[in-house]
Amino acid sequence: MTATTAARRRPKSTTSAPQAGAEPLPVDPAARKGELHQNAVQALRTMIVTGELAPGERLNERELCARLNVSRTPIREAIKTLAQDGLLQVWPNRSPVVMPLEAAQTQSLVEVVAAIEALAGELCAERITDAQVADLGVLHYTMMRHHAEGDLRAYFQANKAFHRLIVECSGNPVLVWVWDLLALRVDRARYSSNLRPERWRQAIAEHGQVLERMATRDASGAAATLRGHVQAGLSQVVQRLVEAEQTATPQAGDPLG
Amino acid sequence: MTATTAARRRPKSTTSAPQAGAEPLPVDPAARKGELHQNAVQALRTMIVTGELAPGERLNERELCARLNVSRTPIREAIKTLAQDGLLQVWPNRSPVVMPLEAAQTQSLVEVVAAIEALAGELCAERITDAQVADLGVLHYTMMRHHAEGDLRAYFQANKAFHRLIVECSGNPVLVWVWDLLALRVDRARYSSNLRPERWRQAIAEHGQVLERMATRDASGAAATLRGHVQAGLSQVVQRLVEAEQTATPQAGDPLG
DNA sequence: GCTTCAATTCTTGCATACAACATGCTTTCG
DNA sequence: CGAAAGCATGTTGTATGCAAGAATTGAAGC
Repeated sequence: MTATTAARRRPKSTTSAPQAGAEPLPVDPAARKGELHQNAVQALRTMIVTGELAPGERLNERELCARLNVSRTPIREAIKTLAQDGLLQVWPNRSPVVMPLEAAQTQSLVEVVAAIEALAGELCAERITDAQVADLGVLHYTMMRHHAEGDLRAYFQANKAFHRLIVECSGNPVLVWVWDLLALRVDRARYSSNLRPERWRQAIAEHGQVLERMATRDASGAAATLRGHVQAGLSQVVQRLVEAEQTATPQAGDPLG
Repeated sequence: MTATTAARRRPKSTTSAPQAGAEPLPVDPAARKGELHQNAVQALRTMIVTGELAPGERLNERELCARLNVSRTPIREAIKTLAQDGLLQVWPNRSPVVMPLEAAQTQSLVEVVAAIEALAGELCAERITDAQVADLGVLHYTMMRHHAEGDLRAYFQANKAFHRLIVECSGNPVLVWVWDLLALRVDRARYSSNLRPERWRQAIAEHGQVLERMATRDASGAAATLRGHVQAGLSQVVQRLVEAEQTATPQAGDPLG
């Protein structure tokens, strides 16, 4: 009835927030109406973040069409979106290439994310509500449970939710936007390496400290703790990438053939 | 495979870096071959940043086609790119809308940009070369000349180059990427308000301080100075937006009719 | 045998046609 | 006279066709 009209002008809450959640890889056939493009973005994002599409790999539009079962138009639009995300490199008249995943680039990423999360922590501590502190606590203990069960995948998911909640509680939409963009790259780097047991334990301890800083509204403490947490956690990822590069590329001067 | 294959792929240095430089508005007819899409992005970016396309305005694809003299395909791809830049809002089956320019949003932007430039300043001071310090000096005095001549437009351009050089000298490509994205919004906000003479003078003085911190490799000093500089400069822009909003929207409860 | 050039094949860039959806207006019923 | 439903119009979403550019293969020349 009347509700129809009101309900009609309701965007489907698509677009806007880039997120690399887990999803069945091919485009959902049920959602194959309107916004085929957006589905392609989601599917390709996931494929790139998880490494199903390897760094440096060249993508063929027609292949992707067959894979996602759509025509070239939405695929091409999705490619443009992902290029803007920094997940694809595109040049005129050339196949798009999955952005290489290099240690140096990831080290740069760490510096930026550390600064961003420090800012988020500072603002969050100033503005967070009691209810939000509680939500943060729930996520913290959820992570502890996943740790106890050794469920790394679930831990990562809760970990991301924990950090994103802090960013959200900063009350700064631009910060959320930037963080979401950076999170794509962070997730990608994470997927490429495992988490060592020792670091895992330490990360949880640091989360506990962050939670306490938030509960006591210690802005500068929250900022510093988060900065260190991010640096420590992602440094291990970078270290793994460095090792991988040294193994794969013995030398630039390449001796034997 | 062989090294030949790797060396062959040399892009034309297009794409990648978003920049909202000054450009004749319609698509350059001379460049109307290959990458019509990219030209459309540039043209639309400029139109949005300069305010030729007003905040909140709904865009009609066919109109844009006529305006830029291209078909819908490149226009649509450009729209997806600009949506990812945060310059357009897009919903399924609806016309894209130029992102509103709100004071609150811009205040959030200031917080983020201040943190980003502080980080850039810190890293820059640690890594900058003498030659780059000299380049920075050239830009500083160029700005002083533009100030003396009262050429605001040229000043803005040099100002942007000054800040971007600092970001580049940070040696952090991710930071450059994020800064370029944020710069689009900053430019847009700047275009909406003028620069007061007093603030203009002060900005130049602050640039001089930044230059000195870089020359002496004072990392923490550079970070602090840049943070303050950004906050002071953009706060005026925000203030203008607040005034504009209060003028345009007397009250939410709107009394008399 | 290696390099270089040319022709073929493939891929991307753009334009257009068609379908689905939203919007606005008219009409009809209460 | 007002509201709601249905129709007409316009806009966006997707698929496809064609042209221009790139990659590959093969042959010719050194």
